[in-house]
Amino acid sequence: MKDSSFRDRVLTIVCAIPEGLLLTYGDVATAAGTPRAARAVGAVLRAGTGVEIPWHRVVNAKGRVSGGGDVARPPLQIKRLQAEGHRFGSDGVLNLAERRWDLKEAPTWHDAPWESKDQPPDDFSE
DNA sequence: AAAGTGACCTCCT
DNA sequence: CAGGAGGCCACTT
Repeated sequence: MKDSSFRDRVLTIVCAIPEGLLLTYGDVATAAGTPRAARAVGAVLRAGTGVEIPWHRVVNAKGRVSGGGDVARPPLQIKRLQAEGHRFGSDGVLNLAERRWDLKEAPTWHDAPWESKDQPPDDFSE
């Protein structure tokens, strides 16, 4: 709650998202203790965690993927979500309201495996 | 160390 | 109801 850095909490939460469920950046930020830090969550994921985390399970409030300038991110994320059994609409929007994960189930960060310093490059491409 | 950027969200028009 | 603008926090260089 205070020992681990913000990114550690975000990584822990994202990594703890059950398969088949989804979570929005705002929810992750809220679970981390900073509801207004939704943007920061994206920064953490963009920075690379060094650990293979299901970042694809995190989408925006619109229930849609973003991509952040990368053209391979949206299709990859959608592809992964579909593999998880998620249902996408005609506009690429998924029923987030039905697949939203309960933040109450968010894990507690007491001994996060990822250290706040020196993190290896992330390899989660396909 | 400081400034710029960004995988967002919410409110207002 | 739909579109636009601003604000917030954290990471990168």
